[in-house]
Amino acid sequence: MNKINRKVEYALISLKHMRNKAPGELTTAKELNLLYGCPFDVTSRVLQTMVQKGLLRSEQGAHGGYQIAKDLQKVSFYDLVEMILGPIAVAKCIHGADTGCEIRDTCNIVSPVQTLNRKIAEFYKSLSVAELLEPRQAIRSVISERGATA
Amino acid sequence: MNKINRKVEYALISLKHMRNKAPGELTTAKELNLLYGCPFDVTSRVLQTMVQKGLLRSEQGAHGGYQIAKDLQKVSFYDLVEMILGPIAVAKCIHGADTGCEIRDTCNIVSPVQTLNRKIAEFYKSLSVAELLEPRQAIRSVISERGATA
DNA sequence: TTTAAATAAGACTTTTTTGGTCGTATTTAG
DNA sequence: CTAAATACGACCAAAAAAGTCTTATTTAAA
Repeated sequence: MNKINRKVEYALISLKHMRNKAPGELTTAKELNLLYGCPFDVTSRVLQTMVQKGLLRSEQGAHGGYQIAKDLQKVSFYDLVEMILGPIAVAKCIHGADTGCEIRDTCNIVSPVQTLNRKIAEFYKSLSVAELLEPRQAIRSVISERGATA
Repeated sequence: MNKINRKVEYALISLKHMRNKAPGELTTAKELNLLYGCPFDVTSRVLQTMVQKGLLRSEQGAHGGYQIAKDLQKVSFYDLVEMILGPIAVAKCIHGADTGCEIRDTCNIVSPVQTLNRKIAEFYKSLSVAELLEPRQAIRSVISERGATA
């Protein structure tokens, strides 16, 4: 019913890893598996999905692998989740989709979940993938609260 | 693994319903079941949880029922989800909790999911339950975009 | 004082989703 | 030709979610 799961986590870990590589340098699924324990098969399929959606570029064959193909500052978390898990609806409305309700997108007479989904979608759109991969934002703010130098 | 599910939906629907009643007027689980199709048992248990957490007040016996006991503007969506589903972690870190990692709260070297959880928690805290129950915010903004009078 | 209607709560079952595996094909460097 | 990699479909197992069943308790009212 909901969204954000292991696949998304593997995607984020993979992207973070690739981000720290020199431009053009490739990353293999095996590498991600060994370094972070991401299951090979699952991770592979996530990477392949990202290739299909144009977020990654792949090279096949021996010495093949994946690399980032887009500017991650311009890719929202919403985009990422959607490409991996499909259309985002954090919670399904019990009067929703499958019952053929037509005013579903704007209806929130019955279920406030419509409103919730909209708000969450907005939030996800406002969050760039690059932002999520930044290390230690929280720590930095804690340190600055203590008055230490960055 | 994640959060926000039917239980939360039933909670929101129930709260919305009770909100439209005169002060002191009670709502029964049966009523919610008949009006909105929320399964009686599940809804009952959600309501009981909200009673335990002080968000609702209940009266037992014949003519009993539930009513809202707190100002919903002061209850965040985070509070609501937490009381119904427990501590919020939209996605578990594969190097997280159960493996006994101690710097987990601040660590995001390996998994950006830590960062993500923190950001989502902040967002949920900034969202009041009252806000979610407001009807038709989106519509209103669409109308104002069209230049119509509110 | 009995009955009916309601909350309260535990145990259980079913269904759905998620996570992971297996097998095979294809591509490509060496 | 072989080894190492992506690509992809089908399948299985485990976990989570959703719902049901049962019983106890409370209380208004007949």
